[in-house]
Amino acid sequence: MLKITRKVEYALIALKHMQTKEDESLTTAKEIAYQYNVPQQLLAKSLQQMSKNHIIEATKGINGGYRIKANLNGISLKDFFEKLEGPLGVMDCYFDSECQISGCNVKAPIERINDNIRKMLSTMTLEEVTQ
Amino acid sequence: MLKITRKVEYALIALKHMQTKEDESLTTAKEIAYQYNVPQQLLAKSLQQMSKNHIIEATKGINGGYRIKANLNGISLKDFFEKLEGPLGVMDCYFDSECQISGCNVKAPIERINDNIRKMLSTMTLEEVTQ
DNA sequence: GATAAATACGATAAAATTTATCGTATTTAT
DNA sequence: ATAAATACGATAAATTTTATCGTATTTATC
Ligand code: FES
Ligand code: FES
Repeated sequence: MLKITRKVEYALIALKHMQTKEDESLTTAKEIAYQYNVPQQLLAKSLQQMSKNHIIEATKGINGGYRIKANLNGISLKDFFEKLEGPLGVMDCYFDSECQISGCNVKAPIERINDNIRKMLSTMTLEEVTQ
Repeated sequence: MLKITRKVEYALIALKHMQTKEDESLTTAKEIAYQYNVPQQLLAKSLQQMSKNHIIEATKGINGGYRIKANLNGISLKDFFEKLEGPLGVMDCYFDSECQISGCNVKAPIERINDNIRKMLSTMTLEEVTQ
């Protein structure tokens, strides 16, 4: 319950790793995978998704790699999570579909919990987490 | 990611349902299961766990059932979740074991996220959710 | 131009977790 | 005794998460 996925953790590890390097240098998926002993292909997917979302930028080709592109202070943790995993809901009822439970009497309360979690995650920035 | 389980939702549904009834009356698992079309045996386990934790009290035997026992205002959502699901951590590294990722560089940041989620859930009470 | 090393990405397999069911024991009012 | 309820361990089914596979594309270097 309330778990952060590996996909997100791998992304955070990569960001934090890149932040400790000089601005100009590129980092490869292989390098990170080796250093933290993490599955490279899976890590690569987190990197690709961050690239798609302009958090980092990718350089292809033989001397390629990734570097941080965005201002991490401008990205809330809520936005970051949603970029990687889609809309953030503690119950799937809101985005995906309607309630599966007929006449569910706790939809509103659960929505309130959800709002509070989202609100909290909106106050934390990526920079704050990776700094 | 960050999902509330059925086990917890069934518990909330049951609490909310019982709150709308007169104080003295008992509610059976069957009654709730039927009304919300929810698997009775599974719901029963949520009820049993709440009973163990003195949130509700159970009466056995042919005219048995459950009724609310605790003051729901005195129970935070954090405590409630932990009574049902054990220690609340967005990553299993803290309670279960050590980090599986060698030299994980985001343990402290993730712990910070975790603290904030727990802090937030400490400010919400069960009463607030079921009222 | 061939090669090597990197990103990109869809498809699939494996593992883990969540959800549900089964079977049986116990309690208690009638 | 019986019926209707809680209690609970064991197991099965379903779903989700995690990991791997295979292939395509890009690009610096020789
Ligand atoms: S089934 Fe949608 S909130 Fe309960
Ligand atoms: S593996 Fe424990 S926080 Fe990263």
